[in-house]
Amino acid sequence: MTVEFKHQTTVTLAEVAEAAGVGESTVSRVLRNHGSFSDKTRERVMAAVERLGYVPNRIAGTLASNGSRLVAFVVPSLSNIVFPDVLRGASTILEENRYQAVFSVSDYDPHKEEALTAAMLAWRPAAVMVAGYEHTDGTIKRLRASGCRIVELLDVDGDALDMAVGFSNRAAGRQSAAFLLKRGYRRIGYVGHDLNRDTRAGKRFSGFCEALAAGDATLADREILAGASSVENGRLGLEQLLARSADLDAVYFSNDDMALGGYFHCLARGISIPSQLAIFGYNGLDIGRVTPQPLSTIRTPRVETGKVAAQLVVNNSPSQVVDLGFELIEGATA
Amino acid sequence: MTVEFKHQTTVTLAEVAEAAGVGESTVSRVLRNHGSFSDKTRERVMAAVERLGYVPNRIAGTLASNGSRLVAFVVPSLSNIVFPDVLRGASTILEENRYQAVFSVSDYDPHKEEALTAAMLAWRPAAVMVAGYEHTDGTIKRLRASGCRIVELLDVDGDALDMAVGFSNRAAGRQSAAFLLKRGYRRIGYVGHDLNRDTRAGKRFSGFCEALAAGDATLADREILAGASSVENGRLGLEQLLARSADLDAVYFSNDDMALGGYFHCLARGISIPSQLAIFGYNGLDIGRVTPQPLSTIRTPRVETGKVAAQLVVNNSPSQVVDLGFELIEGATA
DNA sequence: CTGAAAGCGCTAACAG
DNA sequence: CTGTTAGCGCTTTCAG
Repeated sequence: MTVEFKHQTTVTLAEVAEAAGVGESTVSRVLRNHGSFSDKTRERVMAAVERLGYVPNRIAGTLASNGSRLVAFVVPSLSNIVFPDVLRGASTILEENRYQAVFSVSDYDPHKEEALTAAMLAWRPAAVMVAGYEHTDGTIKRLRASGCRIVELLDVDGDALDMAVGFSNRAAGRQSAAFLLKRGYRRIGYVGHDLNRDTRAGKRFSGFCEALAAGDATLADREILAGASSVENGRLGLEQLLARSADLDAVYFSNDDMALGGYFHCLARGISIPSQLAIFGYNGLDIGRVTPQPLSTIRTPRVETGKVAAQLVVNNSPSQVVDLGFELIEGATA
Repeated sequence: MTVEFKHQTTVTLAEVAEAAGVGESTVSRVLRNHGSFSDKTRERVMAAVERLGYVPNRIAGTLASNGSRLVAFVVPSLSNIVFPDVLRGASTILEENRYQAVFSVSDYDPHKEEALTAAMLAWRPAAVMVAGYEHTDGTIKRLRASGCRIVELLDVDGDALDMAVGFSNRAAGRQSAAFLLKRGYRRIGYVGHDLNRDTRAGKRFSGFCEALAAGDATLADREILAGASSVENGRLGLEQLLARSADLDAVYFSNDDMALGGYFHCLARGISIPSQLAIFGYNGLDIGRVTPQPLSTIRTPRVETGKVAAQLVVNNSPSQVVDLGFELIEGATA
């Protein structure tokens, strides 16, 4: 099939106006259902729109009205289900309100985040959604200067630039440690991924250590893997950790992907869970509920975070921090 | 913290021009690095840009130049990692080329896809990316009329509207059946999710049955679950299937999420794999490589699909279909 | 209830 | 190499 792809002449509002025998502003009013016009006018306009196959140009509309309905997301990763969940939640709300979601991926790199944020701002979005509170000065400066709404997602441990929606990672870490201590575990290890980049995982880890200390315990050993979290790294990490510290009775993982890897390692090696080794994760992924033993973890409201964040933007709400909390899932692996 | 959020006065290109003591078009040329200008002019412009904190307005630029760098994605789902993988692949290429990705989620609903596509078109994107070939007449009509590039993703079994990037789902289904037959399985069942909505899964299934027939075999039984694919549905589906047909020696799943559920069911029930029951999936998710027994499946190039699709758009390539193929992973579950 | 006219901020000829 | 001048397609006063 060969098709011509030079920009084909598109129908404009002016042509609709002419075809309907009314003024341009009338067409505009009818289409946006704003201002007043007679039923008869309305019908004539809609007929012309239909007949000509008119598609309004939102680029032009945005420029003229100086108010965009684009919402920009700069997410650190799309490699696990966490941010897709947030996007999915947000998109349901945005779509209902004729907003459009725009995104880019920073790979957990703060400088890339700055560059992408700057690029996003050129589209004059109504709001920019970013992950967490840790940003370069440049990102913060640009965001502030832009005058658009800012929502920081999935964290509430810090000072919001404008709005924030999420939960406390530090508290999640603390609660995880408290749970393990209550269960009687004492030789506790940690398997995590790059904490400098994923600062929320870092906060969970420090909350975890904090609560251990409060319970007169300390972390027995830890294994930090370079790079992103993954099931594979979790499995590898646990293997390496146990090679050094065979006597651990529980391991806290930086998230469920990592924890599943650890779980698989135990299954493969015949390490019985939780009697020989307990496993605890973070996120509450669906898959963790269906493993032979449900994963002990903390469930986070990711889809809800997206929804609430989007709703705040749509409503043009005042600056605020919304703590959605989380839920500890006892599971069967700890 | 209280901040004012009324639209703050933004710096415009005209102000930069004035501050730099040059004409507007000169600033425009320098900023886009297009056309000619002296080094001295360039420096003065950049200094003014820096001093005023100028952020170009791409909305205005797009309107003036009649050529947008928005790329629209209408994806059926963000609930598993498949489409996030595609988006991630595409976004790397798009970001390198100053394009912006825009998305919405159709929930595998063709009518929602039509509505979302129509809404997208109002932003005058350079291209629209949709999943597969099955669309309503309305979607096709609008897409065609828009004159923008169209890329159909993750399938090559059909006639492309313009461009398509993916692989043959039908061939994947056939190859899966051939593999199971070659391995000697004969009492083969199927566990799948809603095939009317996920037409690519439907094509795999029909390819699978086709190859069974070619090998003088037939499907022994099937269990189709309503709703989306999930690990939970996979586990449930296998349980129900085995309740009816305990004598199956292999089960083909609609994708890896479903297959993992089946795998977990077997682990939980002490059904030994693959001697008692073989399991075969589709997608080649990373997690399937790390389970105690690696999952037998077909690996699809999802990230690559996104990259190639984006590159075709960036290059404004002629209409074409790119078949990226797939790879059968023998694994250890079949 | 409706139309005319003035932009929104930028790019793209077109002269110089 | 650079400035001037028209728009891009729409929204928004402001009169009628």
